[in-house]
Amino acid sequence: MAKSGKSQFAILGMLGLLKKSSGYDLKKHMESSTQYFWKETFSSIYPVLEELEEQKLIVKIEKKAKNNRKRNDYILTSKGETVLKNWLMQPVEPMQIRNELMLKLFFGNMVSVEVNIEHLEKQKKELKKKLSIYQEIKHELSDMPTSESLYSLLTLDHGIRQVLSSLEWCDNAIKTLKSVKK
Amino acid sequence: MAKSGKSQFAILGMLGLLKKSSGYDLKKHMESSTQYFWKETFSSIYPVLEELEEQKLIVKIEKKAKNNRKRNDYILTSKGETVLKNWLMQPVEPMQIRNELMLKLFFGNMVSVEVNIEHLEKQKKELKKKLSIYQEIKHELSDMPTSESLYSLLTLDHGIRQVLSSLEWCDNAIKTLKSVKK
DNA sequence: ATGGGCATGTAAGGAGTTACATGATTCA
DNA sequence: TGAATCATGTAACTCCTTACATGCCCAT
Repeated sequence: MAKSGKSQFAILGMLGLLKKSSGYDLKKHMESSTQYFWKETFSSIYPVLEELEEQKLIVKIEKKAKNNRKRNDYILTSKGETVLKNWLMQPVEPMQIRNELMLKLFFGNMVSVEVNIEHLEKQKKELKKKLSIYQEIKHELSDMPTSESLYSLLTLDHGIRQVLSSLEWCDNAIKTLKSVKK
Repeated sequence: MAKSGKSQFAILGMLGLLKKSSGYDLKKHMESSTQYFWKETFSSIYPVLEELEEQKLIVKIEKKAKNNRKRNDYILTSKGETVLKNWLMQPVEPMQIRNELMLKLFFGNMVSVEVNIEHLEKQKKELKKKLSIYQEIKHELSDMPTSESLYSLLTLDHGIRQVLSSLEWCDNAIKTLKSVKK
Protein backbone atom coordinates (compact mmCIF):
# COMPACT_ATOMS: atom_id res chain seq x y z
CA MET A 1 0.00 0.00 0.00
CA ALA A 2 3.10 2.16 0.10
CA LYS A 3 1.71 5.70 0.40
CA SER A 4 0.24 6.32 3.78
CA GLY A 5 -0.89 9.86 3.12
CA LYS A 6 -4.45 10.92 3.54
CA SER A 7 -4.73 12.58 0.15
CA GLN A 8 -5.43 9.26 -1.46
CA PHE A 9 -8.47 8.71 0.73
CA ALA A 10 -9.81 12.16 0.08
CA ILE A 11 -9.56 11.41 -3.62
CA LEU A 12 -10.95 7.91 -3.29
CA GLY A 13 -13.83 9.28 -1.24
CA MET A 14 -14.69 12.02 -3.69
CA LEU A 15 -14.59 9.50 -6.48
CA GLY A 16 -16.98 7.38 -4.44
CA LEU A 17 -19.40 10.27 -4.23
CA LEU A 18 -19.08 11.50 -7.79
CA LYS A 19 -18.87 8.01 -9.31
CA LYS A 20 -16.77 9.37 -12.14
CA SER A 21 -14.58 12.41 -12.34
CA SER A 22 -11.43 13.98 -13.67
CA GLY A 23 -8.65 15.33 -11.49
CA TYR A 24 -9.74 18.80 -12.38
CA ASP A 25 -13.34 18.25 -11.36
CA LEU A 26 -12.28 16.49 -8.20
CA LYS A 27 -10.62 19.67 -7.11
CA LYS A 28 -13.54 21.87 -8.18
CA HIS A 29 -15.89 19.72 -6.15
CA MET A 30 -13.69 19.84 -3.11
CA GLU A 31 -13.58 23.59 -3.38
CA SER A 32 -17.32 23.78 -3.18
CA SER A 33 -17.83 21.21 -0.47
CA THR A 34 -14.91 20.08 1.69
CA GLN A 35 -12.72 23.14 1.34
CA TYR A 36 -13.21 24.22 4.93
CA PHE A 37 -11.75 21.04 6.35
CA TRP A 38 -9.93 19.45 3.43
CA LYS A 39 -8.15 20.74 0.37
CA GLU A 40 -6.02 19.22 -2.32
CA THR A 41 -3.85 20.86 -4.92
CA PHE A 42 -3.41 19.72 -8.51
CA SER A 43 0.15 18.85 -7.70
CA SER A 44 -1.01 16.25 -5.26
CA ILE A 45 -4.11 15.09 -7.11
CA TYR A 46 -2.53 14.04 -10.39
CA PRO A 47 0.33 11.96 -9.02
CA VAL A 48 -1.97 10.31 -6.47
CA LEU A 49 -4.46 9.52 -9.21
CA GLU A 50 -1.69 7.85 -11.15
CA GLU A 51 -0.61 5.88 -8.16
CA LEU A 52 -4.12 4.76 -7.34
CA GLU A 53 -4.48 3.52 -10.88
CA GLU A 54 -1.29 1.50 -10.58
CA GLN A 55 -2.69 -0.13 -7.50
CA LYS A 56 -5.91 -0.91 -9.36
CA LEU A 57 -7.99 1.10 -6.93
CA ILE A 58 -9.32 3.24 -9.74
CA VAL A 59 -9.46 2.98 -13.52
CA LYS A 60 -8.85 5.65 -16.07
CA ILE A 61 -11.29 6.31 -18.86
CA GLU A 62 -9.43 8.28 -21.41
CA LYS A 63 -12.08 9.93 -23.44
CA LYS A 64 -11.45 12.65 -25.88
CA ALA A 65 -14.38 14.83 -25.00
CA LYS A 66 -16.42 16.40 -27.75
CA ASN A 67 -13.71 18.65 -28.97
CA ASN A 68 -11.06 15.96 -28.64
CA ARG A 69 -9.95 17.89 -25.63
CA LYS A 70 -7.80 15.91 -23.25
CA ARG A 71 -9.69 14.74 -20.24
CA ASN A 72 -9.06 11.75 -18.02
CA ASP A 73 -11.99 10.46 -16.05
CA TYR A 74 -11.57 7.98 -13.26
CA ILE A 75 -13.90 5.59 -11.51
CA LEU A 76 -13.50 3.49 -8.38
CA THR A 77 -12.86 -0.22 -8.79
CA SER A 78 -14.39 -2.62 -6.30
CA LYS A 79 -10.94 -3.02 -4.80
CA GLY A 80 -10.78 0.74 -4.41
CA GLU A 81 -14.16 0.76 -2.75
CA THR A 82 -13.00 -1.87 -0.30
CA VAL A 83 -9.88 0.08 0.56
CA LEU A 84 -11.91 3.25 1.00
CA LYS A 85 -14.52 1.62 3.20
CA ASN A 86 -11.84 0.00 5.27
CA TRP A 87 -10.23 3.36 5.90
CA LEU A 88 -13.57 4.92 6.75
CA MET A 89 -14.02 2.33 9.45
CA GLN A 90 -10.60 2.88 11.02
CA PRO A 91 -10.55 5.16 14.04
CA VAL A 92 -9.68 8.76 13.33
CA GLU A 93 -6.05 9.50 14.01
CA PRO A 94 -5.47 12.42 16.33
CA MET A 95 -4.29 15.38 14.35
CA GLN A 96 -1.67 17.82 15.35
CA ILE A 97 -3.11 21.26 15.36
CA ARG A 98 -1.06 24.35 14.81
CA ASN A 99 -2.83 27.61 15.25
CA GLU A 100 -0.68 30.59 14.47
CA LEU A 101 -3.14 33.12 15.80
CA MET A 102 -3.17 31.40 19.17
CA LEU A 103 0.61 31.24 19.21
CA LYS A 104 0.93 34.92 18.47
CA LEU A 105 -1.65 35.82 21.03
CA PHE A 106 0.00 33.62 23.61
CA PHE A 107 3.10 35.77 23.23
CA GLY A 108 0.94 38.87 23.09
CA ASN A 109 2.62 40.47 26.07
CA MET A 110 5.69 41.16 23.99
CA VAL A 111 3.94 43.54 21.64
CA SER A 112 1.37 46.28 22.06
CA VAL A 113 -2.26 45.56 22.83
CA GLU A 114 -3.16 47.24 19.53
CA VAL A 115 -1.26 44.66 17.53
CA ASN A 116 -3.19 41.85 19.16
CA ILE A 117 -6.49 43.59 18.62
CA GLU A 118 -5.62 43.98 14.97
CA HIS A 119 -4.96 40.27 14.63
CA LEU A 120 -8.34 39.60 16.18
CA GLU A 121 -10.15 42.04 13.93
CA LYS A 122 -8.60 40.45 10.91
CA GLN A 123 -9.62 37.04 12.16
CA LYS A 124 -13.17 38.29 12.63
CA LYS A 125 -13.32 39.45 9.06
CA GLU A 126 -12.17 36.09 7.79
CA LEU A 127 -14.60 34.23 9.98
CA LYS A 128 -17.48 36.30 8.72
CA LYS A 129 -16.48 35.60 5.17
CA LYS A 130 -16.34 31.90 5.94
CA LEU A 131 -19.72 32.02 7.58
CA SER A 132 -21.37 33.50 4.53
CA ILE A 133 -19.79 30.82 2.36
CA TYR A 134 -21.08 28.12 4.67
CA GLN A 135 -24.53 29.60 4.66
CA GLU A 136 -24.49 29.62 0.91
CA ILE A 137 -23.52 25.97 0.80
CA LYS A 138 -26.25 25.20 3.30
CA HIS A 139 -28.74 26.92 1.07
CA GLU A 140 -27.68 24.81 -1.88
CA LEU A 141 -27.85 21.64 0.17
CA SER A 142 -31.40 22.36 1.25
CA ASP A 143 -32.56 21.57 -2.27
CA MET A 144 -31.31 18.02 -2.01
CA PRO A 145 -33.18 15.17 -0.41
CA THR A 146 -32.01 14.81 3.17
CA SER A 147 -30.79 11.28 2.77
CA GLU A 148 -28.20 12.42 0.27
CA SER A 149 -27.16 15.56 2.06
CA LEU A 150 -27.23 14.14 5.58
CA TYR A 151 -23.50 13.88 6.06
CA SER A 152 -22.73 17.07 4.20
CA LEU A 153 -25.07 18.84 6.54
CA LEU A 154 -23.42 17.32 9.58
CA THR A 155 -19.95 18.46 8.61
CA LEU A 156 -21.24 21.80 7.49
CA ASP A 157 -23.01 22.24 10.79
CA HIS A 158 -19.72 21.63 12.52
CA GLY A 159 -18.11 24.34 10.47
CA ILE A 160 -20.86 26.81 11.22
CA ARG A 161 -20.82 26.15 14.95
CA GLN A 162 -17.05 26.38 15.00
CA VAL A 163 -17.10 29.74 13.25
CA LEU A 164 -19.89 31.08 15.40
CA SER A 165 -18.07 30.09 18.55
CA SER A 166 -14.81 31.60 17.31
CA LEU A 167 -16.62 34.79 16.42
CA GLU A 168 -18.02 35.08 19.94
CA TRP A 169 -14.61 34.46 21.37
CA CYS A 170 -13.10 37.15 19.14
CA ASP A 171 -15.59 39.72 20.30
CA ASN A 172 -14.95 38.80 23.87
CA ALA A 173 -11.20 38.88 23.47
CA ILE A 174 -11.30 42.26 21.77
CA LYS A 175 -13.49 43.64 24.53
CA THR A 176 -11.11 42.32 27.15
CA LEU A 177 -8.08 43.80 25.44
CA LYS A 178 -9.76 47.14 24.92
CA SER A 179 -10.64 47.37 28.58
CA VAL A 180 -7.04 46.60 29.50
CA LYS A 181 -5.81 49.41 27.29
CA LYS A 182 -7.59 51.99 29.38
CA MET B 1 16.86 34.26 7.58
CA ALA B 2 16.78 31.03 5.63
CA LYS B 3 14.33 28.86 7.54
CA SER B 4 10.82 30.07 7.17
CA GLY B 5 9.23 27.52 9.46
CA LYS B 6 7.15 28.53 12.41
CA SER B 7 8.93 26.30 14.91
CA GLN B 8 11.61 28.90 15.35
CA PHE B 9 9.09 31.49 16.45
CA ALA B 10 7.43 29.14 18.86
CA ILE B 11 10.83 28.54 20.41
CA LEU B 12 11.82 32.19 20.33
CA GLY B 13 8.51 33.08 21.94
CA MET B 14 8.79 30.53 24.71
CA LEU B 15 12.29 31.75 25.38
CA GLY B 16 10.88 35.25 25.57
CA LEU B 17 8.44 34.15 28.23
CA LEU B 18 10.79 31.94 30.22
CA LYS B 19 13.78 34.26 29.84
CA LYS B 20 16.11 31.28 30.06
CA SER B 21 15.53 27.65 29.32
CA SER B 22 16.91 24.42 27.96
CA GLY B 23 15.50 22.58 24.99
CA TYR B 24 14.11 20.03 27.32
CA ASP B 25 12.30 22.55 29.49
CA LEU B 26 11.03 24.38 26.47
CA LYS B 27 9.17 21.27 25.51
CA LYS B 28 7.91 20.62 29.03
CA HIS B 29 6.54 24.11 29.20
CA MET B 30 4.82 23.82 25.88
CA GLU B 31 3.23 20.62 27.02
CA SER B 32 1.65 22.36 29.96
CA SER B 33 0.59 25.50 28.17
CA THR B 34 0.45 25.62 24.39
CA GLN B 35 -0.02 21.93 23.71
CA TYR B 36 -3.59 22.32 22.51
CA PHE B 37 -2.62 24.64 19.68
CA TRP B 38 1.11 24.19 19.31
CA LYS B 39 3.54 21.36 19.90
CA GLU B 40 7.17 20.77 19.18
CA THR B 41 9.21 17.59 19.30
CA PHE B 42 12.77 17.26 20.51
CA SER B 43 13.80 16.46 16.99
CA SER B 44 12.72 19.87 15.87
CA ILE B 45 13.70 21.81 18.98
CA TYR B 46 17.38 20.92 19.15
CA PRO B 47 18.28 21.62 15.53
CA VAL B 48 16.29 24.86 15.54
CA LEU B 49 17.99 25.93 18.74
CA GLU B 50 21.34 25.37 17.09
CA GLU B 51 20.29 27.32 14.06
CA LEU B 52 18.96 30.21 16.09
CA GLU B 53 22.26 30.35 17.90
CA GLU B 54 24.14 30.53 14.62
CA GLN B 55 21.99 33.47 13.62
CA LYS B 56 22.75 35.14 16.95
CA LEU B 57 19.10 35.23 17.91
CA ILE B 58 19.82 33.32 21.08
CA VAL B 59 22.92 32.50 23.12
CA LYS B 60 23.83 29.26 24.75
CA ILE B 61 24.87 29.12 28.36
CA GLU B 62 26.58 25.82 28.80
CA LYS B 63 26.45 25.21 32.46
CA LYS B 64 27.23 21.95 34.03
CA ALA B 65 24.45 21.93 36.55
CA LYS B 66 25.19 20.86 40.08
CA ASN B 67 25.97 17.33 39.23
CA ASN B 68 27.93 18.25 36.12
CA ARG B 69 24.95 16.99 34.23
CA LYS B 70 24.83 18.24 30.69
CA ARG B 71 22.35 21.01 30.27
CA ASN B 72 22.29 23.80 27.72
CA ASP B 73 20.34 26.87 28.65
CA TYR B 74 19.50 29.52 26.12
CA ILE B 75 18.48 33.13 26.35
CA LEU B 76 17.16 35.58 23.77
CA THR B 77 19.53 38.17 22.39
CA SER B 78 18.22 41.61 21.61
CA LYS B 79 18.42 40.69 17.96
CA GLY B 80 16.31 37.65 18.71
CA GLU B 81 13.80 39.78 20.53
CA THR B 82 13.55 42.08 17.55
CA VAL B 83 12.98 39.20 15.17
CA LEU B 84 10.37 37.73 17.48
CA LYS B 85 8.49 41.00 17.91
CA ASN B 86 8.61 41.59 14.22
CA TRP B 87 7.00 38.23 13.57
CA LEU B 88 4.38 38.86 16.22
CA MET B 89 3.37 42.00 14.39
CA GLN B 90 3.03 40.31 11.01
CA PRO B 91 -0.48 39.29 10.02
CA VAL B 92 -1.38 35.70 10.75
CA GLU B 93 -1.00 33.50 7.72
CA PRO B 94 -4.08 31.49 6.86
CA MET B 95 -3.52 27.91 7.86
CA GLN B 96 -4.61 24.90 5.94
CA ILE B 97 -6.83 22.78 8.05
CA ARG B 98 -7.20 19.08 7.60
CA ASN B 99 -9.77 17.42 9.73
CA GLU B 100 -9.86 13.68 9.30
CA LEU B 101 -13.04 13.20 11.29
CA MET B 102 -14.88 15.60 9.02
CA LEU B 103 -13.51 13.89 5.94
CA LYS B 104 -14.62 10.48 7.16
CA LEU B 105 -18.01 11.79 8.12
CA PHE B 106 -18.40 13.51 4.79
CA PHE B 107 -18.07 10.12 3.15
CA GLY B 108 -20.25 8.59 5.84
CA ASN B 109 -22.84 7.31 3.38
CA MET B 110 -20.43 4.64 2.25
CA VAL B 111 -20.37 2.87 5.58
CA SER B 112 -22.95 2.02 8.19
CA VAL B 113 -24.47 4.62 10.48
CA GLU B 114 -23.00 2.75 13.43
CA VAL B 115 -19.46 3.33 12.24
CA ASN B 116 -20.05 7.05 12.08
CA ILE B 117 -21.64 7.11 15.49
CA GLU B 118 -18.62 5.30 16.87
CA HIS B 119 -16.29 7.92 15.43
CA LEU B 120 -18.37 10.58 17.09
CA GLU B 121 -18.44 8.83 20.45
CA LYS B 122 -14.68 8.48 20.36
CA GLN B 123 -14.36 12.15 19.52
CA LYS B 124 -16.61 13.03 22.45
CA LYS B 125 -14.39 11.11 24.82
CA GLU B 126 -11.32 12.92 23.61
CA LEU B 127 -13.01 16.28 23.81
CA LYS B 128 -14.05 15.65 27.39
CA LYS B 129 -10.51 14.69 28.29
CA LYS B 130 -9.26 17.88 26.69
CA LEU B 131 -11.81 19.93 28.53
CA SER B 132 -10.71 18.65 31.90
CA ILE B 133 -7.10 19.43 31.04
CA TYR B 134 -8.05 22.95 30.03
CA GLN B 135 -9.99 23.45 33.21
CA GLU B 136 -7.02 22.30 35.19
CA ILE B 137 -4.77 24.79 33.42
CA LYS B 138 -7.34 27.49 34.03
CA HIS B 139 -7.29 26.67 37.70
CA GLU B 140 -3.52 27.01 37.81
CA LEU B 141 -3.64 30.29 35.96
CA SER B 142 -6.07 31.77 38.44
CA ASP B 143 -3.25 31.97 40.98
CA MET B 144 -1.32 34.35 38.76
CA PRO B 145 -1.85 38.07 38.58
CA THR B 146 -4.15 38.86 35.70
CA SER B 147 -1.66 41.01 33.87
CA GLU B 148 0.67 38.08 33.46
CA SER B 149 -1.92 35.50 32.60
CA LEU B 150 -4.05 37.70 30.38
CA TYR B 151 -2.98 36.21 27.08
CA SER B 152 -2.80 32.68 28.39
CA LEU B 153 -6.37 33.06 29.51
CA LEU B 154 -7.46 34.37 26.15
CA THR B 155 -6.02 31.44 24.23
CA LEU B 156 -7.24 29.01 26.84
CA ASP B 157 -10.70 30.49 26.61
CA HIS B 158 -10.62 29.88 22.90
CA GLY B 159 -9.75 26.26 23.49
CA ILE B 160 -12.54 25.82 25.99
CA ARG B 161 -15.15 27.42 23.77
CA GLN B 162 -13.99 25.37 20.83
CA VAL B 163 -14.27 22.14 22.77
CA LEU B 164 -17.64 23.04 24.22
CA SER B 165 -18.99 23.87 20.80
CA SER B 166 -17.61 20.67 19.32
CA LEU B 167 -19.11 18.69 22.14
CA GLU B 168 -22.54 20.17 21.48
CA TRP B 169 -22.17 19.40 17.83
CA CYS B 170 -21.18 15.80 18.60
CA ASP B 171 -24.26 15.26 20.71
CA ASN B 172 -26.41 16.73 18.03
CA ALA B 173 -24.81 14.70 15.28
CA ILE B 174 -25.16 11.48 17.25
CA LYS B 175 -28.80 12.25 17.91
CA THR B 176 -29.42 12.90 14.24
CA LEU B 177 -27.72 9.70 13.18
CA LYS B 178 -29.56 7.64 15.77
CA SER B 179 -32.88 8.97 14.57
CA VAL B 180 -31.96 8.06 11.00
CA LYS B 181 -31.14 4.52 12.02
CA LYS B 182 -34.71 3.88 13.03
C1' DA C 1 -6.16 38.95 -29.77
C1' DT C 2 -6.06 38.32 -25.07
C1' DG C 3 -7.46 36.98 -20.75
C1' DG C 4 -9.71 33.55 -18.20
C1' DG C 5 -11.16 28.99 -17.49
C1' DC C 6 -10.28 24.14 -18.75
C1' DA C 7 -6.94 20.46 -18.18
C1' DT C 8 -2.74 17.96 -17.00
C1' DG C 9 1.30 17.48 -15.35
C1' DT C 10 6.91 17.90 -13.46
C1' DA C 11 10.61 19.24 -10.31
C1' DA C 12 12.52 20.86 -6.44
C1' DG C 13 12.35 21.97 -1.95
C1' DG C 14 10.90 22.41 2.90
C1' DA C 15 9.35 21.59 7.30
C1' DG C 16 8.36 18.45 10.34
C1' DT C 17 7.72 13.49 11.92
C1' DT C 18 9.35 8.81 13.25
C1' DA C 19 12.67 6.00 14.50
C1' DC C 20 17.03 5.46 16.28
C1' DA C 21 20.87 6.24 19.59
C1' DT C 22 23.08 7.39 24.04
C1' DG C 23 23.89 8.16 28.78
C1' DA C 24 23.35 10.09 33.55
C1' DT C 25 20.39 10.44 37.66
C1' DT C 26 16.84 9.43 40.84
C1' DC C 27 13.62 6.81 43.24
C1' DA C 28 11.40 2.62 44.75
C1' DT D 1 18.55 -3.39 39.93
C1' DG D 2 15.45 -1.71 37.04
C1' DA D 3 12.13 1.75 35.58
C1' DA D 4 11.18 6.59 35.03
C1' DT D 5 12.79 11.06 34.22
C1' DC D 6 16.29 14.11 32.73
C1' DA D 7 18.81 15.51 28.66
C1' DT D 8 20.57 15.85 23.95
C1' DG D 9 20.95 14.70 19.64
C1' DT D 10 21.16 12.22 14.33
C1' DA D 11 19.26 10.14 10.09
C1' DA D 12 15.92 8.95 7.13
C1' DC D 13 11.88 9.80 5.30
C1' DT D 14 7.41 11.47 3.86
C1' DC D 15 4.10 14.09 2.57
C1' DC D 16 2.92 18.32 0.89
C1' DT D 17 3.72 22.94 -1.09
C1' DT D 18 5.54 26.20 -4.46
C1' DA D 19 6.99 27.17 -8.60
C1' DC D 20 7.31 25.97 -13.16
C1' DA D 21 5.60 24.34 -17.74
C1' DT D 22 2.29 23.55 -21.50
C1' DG D 23 -1.58 24.06 -24.44
C1' DC D 24 -6.45 24.20 -25.97
C1' DC D 25 -11.00 26.53 -26.00
C1' DC D 26 -14.21 30.28 -25.47
C1' DA D 27 -16.08 34.71 -24.94
C1' DT D 28 -15.48 39.78 -25.40
